[in-house]
Amino acid sequence: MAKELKDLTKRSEDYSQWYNELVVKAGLAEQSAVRGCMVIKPYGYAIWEKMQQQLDKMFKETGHQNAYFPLLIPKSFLCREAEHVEGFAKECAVVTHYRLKNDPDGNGVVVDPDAKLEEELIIRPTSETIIWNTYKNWIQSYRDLPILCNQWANVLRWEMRTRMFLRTAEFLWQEGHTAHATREEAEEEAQKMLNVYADFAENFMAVPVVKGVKSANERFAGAIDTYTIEAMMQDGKALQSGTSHFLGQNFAKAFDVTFVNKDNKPEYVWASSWGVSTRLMGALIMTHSDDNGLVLPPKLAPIQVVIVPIYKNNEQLAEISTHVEPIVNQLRAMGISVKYDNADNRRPGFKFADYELKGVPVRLAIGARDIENGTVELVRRDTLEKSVEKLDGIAEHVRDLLDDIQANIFKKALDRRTQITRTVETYDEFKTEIEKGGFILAHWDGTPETEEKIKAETKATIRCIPLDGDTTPGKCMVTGKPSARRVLFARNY
RNA sequence: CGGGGCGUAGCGCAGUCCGGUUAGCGCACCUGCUUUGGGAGCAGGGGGUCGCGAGUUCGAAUCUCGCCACCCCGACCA
Repeated sequence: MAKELKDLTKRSEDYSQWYNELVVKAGLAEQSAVRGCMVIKPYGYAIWEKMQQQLDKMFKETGHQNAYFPLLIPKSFLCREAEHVEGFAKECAVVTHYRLKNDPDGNGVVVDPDAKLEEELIIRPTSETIIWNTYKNWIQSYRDLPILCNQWANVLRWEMRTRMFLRTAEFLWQEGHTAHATREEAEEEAQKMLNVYADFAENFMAVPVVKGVKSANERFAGAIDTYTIEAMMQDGKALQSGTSHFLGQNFAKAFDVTFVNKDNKPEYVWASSWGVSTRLMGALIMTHSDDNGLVLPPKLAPIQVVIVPIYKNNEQLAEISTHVEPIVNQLRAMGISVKYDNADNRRPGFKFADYELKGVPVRLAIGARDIENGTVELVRRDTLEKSVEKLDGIAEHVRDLLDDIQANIFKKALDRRTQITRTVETYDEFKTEIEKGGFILAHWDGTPETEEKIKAETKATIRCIPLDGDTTPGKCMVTGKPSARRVLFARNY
């Protein structure tokens, strides 16, 4: 299986087919019968669960609580915030009826025309509207603030073109929605959550990201500021991996959410919202995978260590198992997830290839030869290096190796990104360089018109105005007008 | 919605140009034996409205017309 994946990483025109194939063969997901939707299979979901658990922990540590709001949103809610309508109203699924009936002509069931809803319901594309409609009832005084809620949910956006994990019609995500008494506090919240996302991406997913602010063109519909983390995939395209929005008082005004401040004066509430989705799975796959399949960061791998016994008969297997058992126990005591794969319907070679395809960070193989020598064969997934280790102390060695792999794949991804991030001075240079993929830092005059022109001519967009890095002013590469600092361009998913 | 491609067994494909045995191959599946340190070998076996519908013909997977589905590239977007 992995054999067929070989070499495709180098051919960018085939990258998306290679990606699809990997997602299916590694058992992460598959296309569903419903157009644009995806079935997340148990192995894929196990990785998503690891992500969820870690993110949830980080949200709780920053003072947030989970809640749940309805899937269906009255159509009128979406009309309240003008820009929000512009951004989301078009591509939504609409519920118009509430009953089916048997077809009078005997062709199964049909929609009962008598069961038409007075007001249509929208399947949420995002929950700002229904949540702000709810917050209105929760907030009277500054004492009710802040509200720091997060929701784990599914949302639906009727996308024209979909790709598994990167853009599906229905996707899983979390959306945080916070309400604050002051502008400063809401802005701080948006930035705090951006930092949580960046921390998660880099330290758990081992995916390096650029933190920044979106330009007006790329901003979330209804936001004052959209903060983003941008990652770079192996084919040279950027992936927006998480966003955090400072919403100002836009939604409070749209849903008339006010509070009475300490001076007994009414004020509109300040807001933030932030989310990451199953798209992160796509980022994980497209950042680390190689010709043999997935490479998972140890911190998110559902199986961190797999042990494969090599035996000729049941007696040998039993003998090997007595040596494996203490290792399994030691590793588990260290909080490491281990699978001892003693299934005898697959041969060792098959298992080796299969666990590589699935990205299991460390593999141990033990046979009669090892028992005799007191050794074990160890292979690390990131480099595929094979070594023979002493059985004695193997658990400690594996524990340290997992940390090493986590650090190594991050470094590898960071080095690759550094290598394909260039600085250009002229627009001609930009046009040449953008064809090669990767990030490009260039000066821009700050106008939507110039950004539109660049997008139309090169398919590249401003991924973000970075929060860190070089802040030297200069001149726009297109118009020559003053530029406050270089901004980050790329073609993107 | 534009441009390209594809539809034959669970999956991947050949056969179609130039109509003609019982529609074939690989993987997977079932049975048995031998195997097991990098995707096992041999033997036997099961599985098909050839996307759908018309038409041409003695005869259609193959030719003609219509329809449908899916995939890729754009427009849209996390």
